[in-house]
Amino acid sequence: MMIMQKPKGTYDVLPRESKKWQYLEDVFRSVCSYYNFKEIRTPIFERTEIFHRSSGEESDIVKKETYTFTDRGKRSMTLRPEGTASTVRAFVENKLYVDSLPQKVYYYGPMFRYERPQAGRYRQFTQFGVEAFGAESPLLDAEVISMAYHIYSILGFDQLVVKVNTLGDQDSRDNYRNALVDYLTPQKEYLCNDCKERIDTNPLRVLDCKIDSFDSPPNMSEYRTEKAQKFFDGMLEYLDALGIPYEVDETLVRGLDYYNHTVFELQATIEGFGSQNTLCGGGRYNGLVKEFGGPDIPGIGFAFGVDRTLLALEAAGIKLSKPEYINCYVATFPETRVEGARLVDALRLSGFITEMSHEEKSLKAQLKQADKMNAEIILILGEEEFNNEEIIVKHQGEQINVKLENIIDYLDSLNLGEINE
RNA sequence: GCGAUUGUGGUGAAGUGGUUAACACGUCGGAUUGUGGCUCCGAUAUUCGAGGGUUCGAUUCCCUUCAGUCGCCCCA
Repeated sequence: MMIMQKPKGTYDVLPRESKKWQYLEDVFRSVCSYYNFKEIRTPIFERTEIFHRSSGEESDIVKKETYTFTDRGKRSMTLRPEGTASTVRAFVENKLYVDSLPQKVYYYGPMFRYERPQAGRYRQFTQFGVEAFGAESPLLDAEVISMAYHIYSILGFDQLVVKVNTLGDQDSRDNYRNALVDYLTPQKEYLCNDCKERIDTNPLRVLDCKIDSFDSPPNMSEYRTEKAQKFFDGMLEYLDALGIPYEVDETLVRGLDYYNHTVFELQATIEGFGSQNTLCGGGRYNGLVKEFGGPDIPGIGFAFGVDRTLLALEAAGIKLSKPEYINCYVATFPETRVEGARLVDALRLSGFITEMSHEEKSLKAQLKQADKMNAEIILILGEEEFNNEEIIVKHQGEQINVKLENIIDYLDSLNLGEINE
């Protein structure tokens, strides 16, 4: 086996593509600043219980997808599979709730899930996410959805659909859960083994089962409390007002236990795009902060798949990165290499992206290299010119001699870089 | 966890049970002394993912393994 290879399901972001990542990250950060979300950075691993408690012992993430290890102090640690649990933990631990609410934060970084890799799914992947604590208002739900939606608008991507649903409040869920258990119990013996367990642990997920199917399971919306319905309707009203196109999808339930009320996903609708088309998913998690030992403060957030978004943008033919280029290439001769190195350094400190050859080559080879690098201007430091304290400047096919002492001012006057921005 | 499929140089790829593994791109160098593109010339795989087996002989056949890709499940 070849040892020098990356772990399964990971990827390298190579120099030729890192600009795209930086650009996306810039868009996230600027949108966050408009919506007044502040960054929070938490560890990429936590005590295992943090994730088990929040996501639910029976969730797929906890049951088969976590990267869990025992550290040297015999503590069970887990690489974070998602961002909300760590954020809530930090929110509670640092008592951020004593400040005025709502508190709005965002995070950006790697997440880890042990899965079979495929298009748009990796074991280490990157998420950008936001969490807003402390306002139980449908306006906040709409604001968060709008935020996710607008990121795509800014990127110029419109081949997506916003799906929304509500799981209702605790009473709605309890009502529905009871109805579901009553419905399922009589037919328990016909269910698959997983579902037999799920009736006790998490009956909602029985409906998700792809093995068992049901004729007429209870309808979630009938068990929704009036209050929960009103909250959902209010949220939709705001979405309408904000001009966010959406579809209500009653089957949208999502995999984590902590959600209630609003849940939503943004899905890519590009034809032929892989099956991993959920670009962004989120929802409300009232009660989670309390469960982590904080006050009973509501929360809502979303997680945004950065790698998937990059794939979607590529599939849609949207170009994020501009061609690579440099401002100046300094060509030298053996006699002027030392002076050339000093000049290169001076140009760099003046803000010009500058290169020279690191080994002695013919002038022709240096000019070719300058072309490869898309140099905007080429400076040739010839021996004769140097003796006259001058340098040759080639710019857009023209060539003139400039006094060395004036070179920075001259380059400033050319406004280099502007055509590339 | 299950299923399908693939694995030849930096990249895209052709190929065959048996002397030197096409071709294209890329990269580098050169085409008379210090001028870029194009063109032309030259250099770029002791080796066909790894390990084992069959065979006189395997990159080509078989097994195992690793990795990639795609799908199921689930999700970002």
